[in-house]
Amino acid sequence: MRLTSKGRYAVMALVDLARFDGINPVSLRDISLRQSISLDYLEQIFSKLRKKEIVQSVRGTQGGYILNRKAKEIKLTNIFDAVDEKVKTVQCKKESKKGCNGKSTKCLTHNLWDELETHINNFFDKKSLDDLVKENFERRL
Amino acid sequence: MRLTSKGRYAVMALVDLARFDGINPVSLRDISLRQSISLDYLEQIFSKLRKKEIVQSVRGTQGGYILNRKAKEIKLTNIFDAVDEKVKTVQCKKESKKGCNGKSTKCLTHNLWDELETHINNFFDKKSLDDLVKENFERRL
DNA sequence: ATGATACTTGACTATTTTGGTCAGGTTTAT
DNA sequence: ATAAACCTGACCAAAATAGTCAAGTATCAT
Ligand code: FES
Ligand code: FES
Repeated sequence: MRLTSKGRYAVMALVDLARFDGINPVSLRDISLRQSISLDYLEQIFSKLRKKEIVQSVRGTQGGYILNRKAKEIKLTNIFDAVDEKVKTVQCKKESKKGCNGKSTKCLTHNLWDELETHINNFFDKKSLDDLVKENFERRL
Repeated sequence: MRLTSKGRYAVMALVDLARFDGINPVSLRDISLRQSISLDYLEQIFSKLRKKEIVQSVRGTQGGYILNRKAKEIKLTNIFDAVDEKVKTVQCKKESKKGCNGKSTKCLTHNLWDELETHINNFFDKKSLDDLVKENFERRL
């Protein structure tokens, strides 16, 4: 069970961005330099964040990105969802009645993985971008 | 964040095996057929489980595998550990003081991922093989 | 004894996912 | 005008995953 870089970078970049929220747009170039993330890769990530209305873009010189909602209202769930970093524990299709084993009943462990998925998602549902910025600020004191 | 088949199969196979615990050894062939898991793949998995003393092997005709400890004392953590299905959320090396960004301090999100890792591991620490067998039995009623 | 069953080991491989890069745009402030 | 910055899609290499395959060895039932 590993977290991918895409999800990690998305959150990292947004925390960086959120710190300047309301001051001015933040360019990907700056985030790239500060967080050591490839600029090209960041562009892919922000394209998705924009489509899911997590951020807004400001084009042209002095442009960049700004948050499209309040940091308190952006949960990790939203971010992960936007960049397709989904939590997937079961093998089967959930809607289907068939199990991952091809049989007509769910496998011995289906229920367990489903519980696990819920458990993990609970974590993501609770944490907001605002929480992260604050925790990070406190740790500096 | 996805669970791999190796971890999923390991637990699935052990639940199957645990149901016959104390009655007789269970052959991988049987598990393979019942759970629709490749026999060759199961062999790899059980080799690891044996090395970590989760199961014991009984060779020869009518042989198979039996649990090496009580089902109540086998936690998901132990199983996942045995088959190298580790939960990995941070990018950096934990012991190192350096961050995943190559800088001398941990990145903005390090702490978050560390929390997440703990959160997930809590789940695995709680669940035992015995729990799983029982839950499964109850669901049948 | 001897076959059949089942564990044991190690190498090998195909597929998928990941983590990017690259090339070529378009927009807009100065 | 021009440079800064966003935008898009195609492309690609490395790593991880999910197996397969081959060649054993041990043990039991008959
Ligand atoms: S994971 Fe859903 S049936 Fe096995
Ligand atoms: S994950 Fe540890 S420093 Fe970024």
